[in-house]
Amino acid sequence: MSLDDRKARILQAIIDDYVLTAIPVGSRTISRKQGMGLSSATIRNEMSDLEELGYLDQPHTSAGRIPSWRAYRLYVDHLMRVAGLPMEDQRHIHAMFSNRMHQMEEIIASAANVLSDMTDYTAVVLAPQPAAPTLRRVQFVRISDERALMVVVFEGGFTKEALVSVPRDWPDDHLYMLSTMVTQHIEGRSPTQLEDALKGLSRDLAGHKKLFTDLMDAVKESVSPAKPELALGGAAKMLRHPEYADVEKARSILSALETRDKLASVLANRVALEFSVSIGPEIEVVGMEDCSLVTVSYRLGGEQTGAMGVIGPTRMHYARALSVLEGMRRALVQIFDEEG
Amino acid sequence: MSLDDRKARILQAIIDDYVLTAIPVGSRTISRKQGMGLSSATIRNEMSDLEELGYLDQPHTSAGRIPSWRAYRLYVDHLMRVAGLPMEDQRHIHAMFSNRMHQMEEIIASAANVLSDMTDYTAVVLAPQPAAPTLRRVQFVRISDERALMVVVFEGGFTKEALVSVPRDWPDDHLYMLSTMVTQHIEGRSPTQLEDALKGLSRDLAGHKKLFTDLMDAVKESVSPAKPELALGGAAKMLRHPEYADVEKARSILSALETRDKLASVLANRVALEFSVSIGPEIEVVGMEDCSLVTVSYRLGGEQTGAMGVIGPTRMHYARALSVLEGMRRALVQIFDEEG
DNA sequence: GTTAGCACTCGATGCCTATGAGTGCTAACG
DNA sequence: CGTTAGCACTCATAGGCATCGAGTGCTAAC
Repeated sequence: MSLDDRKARILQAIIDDYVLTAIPVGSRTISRKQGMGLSSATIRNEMSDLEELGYLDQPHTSAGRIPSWRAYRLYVDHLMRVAGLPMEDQRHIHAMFSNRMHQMEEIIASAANVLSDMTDYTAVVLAPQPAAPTLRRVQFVRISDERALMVVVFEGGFTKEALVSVPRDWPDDHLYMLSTMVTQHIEGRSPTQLEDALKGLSRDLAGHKKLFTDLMDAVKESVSPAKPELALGGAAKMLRHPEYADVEKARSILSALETRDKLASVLANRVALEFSVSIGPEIEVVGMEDCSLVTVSYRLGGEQTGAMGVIGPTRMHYARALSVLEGMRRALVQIFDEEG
Repeated sequence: MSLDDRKARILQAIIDDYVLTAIPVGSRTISRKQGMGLSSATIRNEMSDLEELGYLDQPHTSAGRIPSWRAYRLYVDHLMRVAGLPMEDQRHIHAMFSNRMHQMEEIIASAANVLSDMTDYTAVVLAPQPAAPTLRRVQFVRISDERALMVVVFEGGFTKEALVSVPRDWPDDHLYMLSTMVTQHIEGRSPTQLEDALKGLSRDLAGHKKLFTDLMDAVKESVSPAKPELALGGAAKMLRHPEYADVEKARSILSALETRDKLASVLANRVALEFSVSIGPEIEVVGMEDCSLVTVSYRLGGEQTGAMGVIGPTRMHYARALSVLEGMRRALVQIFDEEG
């Protein structure tokens, strides 16, 4: 016995219904559907087959059937039609971003909120992580008598910062020269080549051991990948879905959402995939076994790649989630191109 | 009829019990308490009085009594004894901060988590906001052919940044001179005096209208108060308390916690108070009417003040919350003094 | 002023039954 | 042979009802 066309159509109908209502679907419900043209008895037989094939589960004998995670998997892989995002929704996204935003932090927080609003699910956005950047320059900005902000500029124009101690008696011009000197040594290097570059600097700064080691630490630190920025939107929306009516379940999921690091790494794993759908047990986060995660990745300026996703019950409206995510991807790239 | 000593003792006992159990307290429960020495009938009479005075509520006739928010108010104002934080807990706080943290963001996130762990309530920490800062200098760091990062340094050593467009053909030295020039104009001014300062600059930059207006915007922008940084810890812990067993209630509170801006402004209002306790309706946030918020403010380096707090049900362990918050205040100041 | 005693209240708990949505199976049908 | 009508069966759910017991208010005695 295999999944013929009719079985697929019935399965589709069951999924459609269950996604909407969250209550087990009976054979009569399906047979009465427009365009089905089969009696409930026939549907029952087919449903029985679908259950044997592992696509349906039965909570108890006299209830209807609910789709198993395998069914959703089949659905997203073969049955689903992802429509383009309606013009109206696209406008909606852009409207949300209307006032120019400056910090990446603000942008991703906003994106997460918009995603959540439009899908009614919880949304996560991982800020773009630069890929193996090249160093461009270093510049010091004195912020007090003995401390300076070290700004490290990478290819592509993004920056990182660190604080360093500088000699009290150095005039500002001296600091500027130091900037130039350090820049000369590191320019064009990748972080991996940093050790060599700094050796050269060591000679030039022979008279200032302390300053040199300080610098060294700061540069290295700034070059190491930063803690990934993650924005979460609409976490409380999780509680809207009847599957989490049980407070215990809800708590375990919300707790899981709170461990930013774990969540960030899950998203980071999806950065390489243009889009991905992880259903139930496929998400490797404890406490989220009966959720689904739909993600898309995005690439800004050809350099920095990030990912964003939507988290909901396995009974998720996958097609909608994907089209909203796709719309947001476009919007993000566009905003970046405008501003950058 | 007024609140005599015995009534107060009974009220205290009721509060103590209810805080622990979250179930209405009966007269027998109190009368059996160690050191009470009164029969349940007497307690009943007193409880009846306390109810009339507005300190107790009765969910229904045959249930026990629960403290009203007025009772908690009385409790924190007059009955409560705040113990110093046990040595062990203080060590606990410090242990959490063991590895040096660099960004304010990291520190406050960590603080929120520790607070939440130690109190079992939800915690919020507002990053310190500088008070009416004086401008110290401006420096430009070129990040690409036509753009530069403008670093604005304020008295006290904290900084803000903005992106500006700069003429393609200017060499770096030129940018450095520009830094010096702008710095000369704004040094020592407060943000309110900025308009005048920039007028002077306008003359010096007569040949570069575009650059000047750009700069003007950027400086103004950077001087306006930034979006306050807020860290939230243990939001899911809210669901542990039986008062939020109802998912609807839980959702409304978690949604309220998600509106960062509102929460930030509530905390900002508490910055001026060394500590504050807002009970139930006293919190001015929709959706949090039956929560309580306990806050303390903190001051780093005599300049920047922030606030942090703990959010729980009105049936909160106020004394514990206050002592943990107090301990955290000390720890924060100490960490800052060490590092800064 | 305190307390024992007692009738009373009322939510919680548990049990029973009726209900009805839904199933699987069988036999008849085209 | 696939489809369908019919039917007995299952079982979660909801409502009705009696019971229980924690807790109260009141009164009378100490």
